[in-house]
Amino acid sequence: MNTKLSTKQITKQLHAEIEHMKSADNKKFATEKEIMERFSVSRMTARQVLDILVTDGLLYREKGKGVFINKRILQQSQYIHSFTELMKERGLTPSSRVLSFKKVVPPEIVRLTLGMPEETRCYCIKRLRLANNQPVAYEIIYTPVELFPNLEKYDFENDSFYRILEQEYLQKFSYDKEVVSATKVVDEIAESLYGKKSGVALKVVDTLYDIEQKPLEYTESWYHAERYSYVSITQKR
Amino acid sequence: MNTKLSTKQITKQLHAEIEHMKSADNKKFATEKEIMERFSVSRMTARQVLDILVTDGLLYREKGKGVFINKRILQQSQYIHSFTELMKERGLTPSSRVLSFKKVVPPEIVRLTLGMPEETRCYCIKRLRLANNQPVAYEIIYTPVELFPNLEKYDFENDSFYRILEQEYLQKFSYDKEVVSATKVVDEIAESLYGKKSGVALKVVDTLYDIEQKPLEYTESWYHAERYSYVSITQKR
DNA sequence: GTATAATTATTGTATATACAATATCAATTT
DNA sequence: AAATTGATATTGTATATACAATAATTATAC
Repeated sequence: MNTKLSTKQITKQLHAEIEHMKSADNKKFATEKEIMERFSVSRMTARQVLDILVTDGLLYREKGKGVFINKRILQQSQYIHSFTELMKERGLTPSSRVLSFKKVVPPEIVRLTLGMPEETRCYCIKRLRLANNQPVAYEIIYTPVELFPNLEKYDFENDSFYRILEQEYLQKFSYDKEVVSATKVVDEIAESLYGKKSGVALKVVDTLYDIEQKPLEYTESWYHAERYSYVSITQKR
Repeated sequence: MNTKLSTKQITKQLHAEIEHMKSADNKKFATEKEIMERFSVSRMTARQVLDILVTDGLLYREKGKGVFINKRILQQSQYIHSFTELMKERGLTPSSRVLSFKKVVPPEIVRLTLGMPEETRCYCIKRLRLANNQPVAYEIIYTPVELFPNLEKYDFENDSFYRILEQEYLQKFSYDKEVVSATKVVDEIAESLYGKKSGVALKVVDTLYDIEQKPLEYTESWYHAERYSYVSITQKR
């Protein structure tokens, strides 16, 4: 079989190839012509593939010169916001402990953010997240029962919440908003993270939206100040 | 004169139009055909314009339907990382106080991050950043003297560091990496932010790179925990 | 009236072509 | 030897065309 590859397939393949070229920092990657010939596609298709890889931050173009690898950026994938994948990327073994799993009437800030009518209920999942068996984050997920019915049948100890939404409920995402701040923690959270009555944590409030800008979930996380830092890479067009 | 607009000019114009359509949340924006006819361009050019606006998060496409406005995302521009602009966006009046401006041999972490040879010097600028005259951040900028000679002639009280690099030194940026964590602060920093001997702050370490991935500057900032939070919006393709 | 089919509008993907702008290198001229 | 010119490679911009995939609307059949 010699079925021709689609733009997406070519992009995926080249993406993987770049990821594996670990020591190829700032090296010339390819020319549009090479991509055209290698995959037997037109120049516009080759350009489209390269454009995606440029937008993703893997490559950069220089007029009259060629397309080059943006190696440093690979140290941190830009699109990962799942705890599991982040920890793996940092070479740690992630795990989770479900502290509680309930249906509740949410706090007002959550209800308003998620655009829920009064008195409607949402799932409230509390998890302790660990890396190499050390506590790294205390997390509370809120998501409307109506949106994801029967969520209780999934295993939140060993599964990713994002994966469940994406693959089990076929939910598509559009964007993700995170608000990061420094706070004091007490009681249960301080106890879980530090084993004492109070401490300082990095708080991340995450809201995930679908393609029609409807909020899907609201998650509050408190990260261990010494064991976690939040990394963000912004492309400057 | 009826000179035809370029892709960039059309994009800029539509960008401004979308920004001004404040209450147009989730409304249909345009079809490719309309853009073609309105600006007398080919479909591919119209698509390219819309693609940029989609990548910027202002619009989203739906196959068979059209192109729609992504309104909520406008509440927070994604590409702004300048303190001045961020504060303005939040409706506050920003100002700065230069605490010191020296040439120094940098700490090792800075030297290594900036790829500087041993014993070479860099500028070290300490600023207190305020919003409505209240201290919001204590900031230390490090940048090699070699890269931006005569930096001392600029006014860091009333001018933006980014603007100076961009417009005075014609420096182009590629990307920006920020590492955010929660820390305790003492001495001068605690005193400047909270007026007391110790406190908790949101620490942001920023590294800016040029198009060849060369690091240009290293900035450490400690933000007032109650007066600032870091917001990040990530598009999920 | 309701279900089915056809039509139309719209975005998605792909090809072919042309010329402009920039960078590099070789050939030519001074 | 140095400067200029020209050729070549490469990305940037723009047009024209074709057909596929999806969504909404309209027309038709029952």
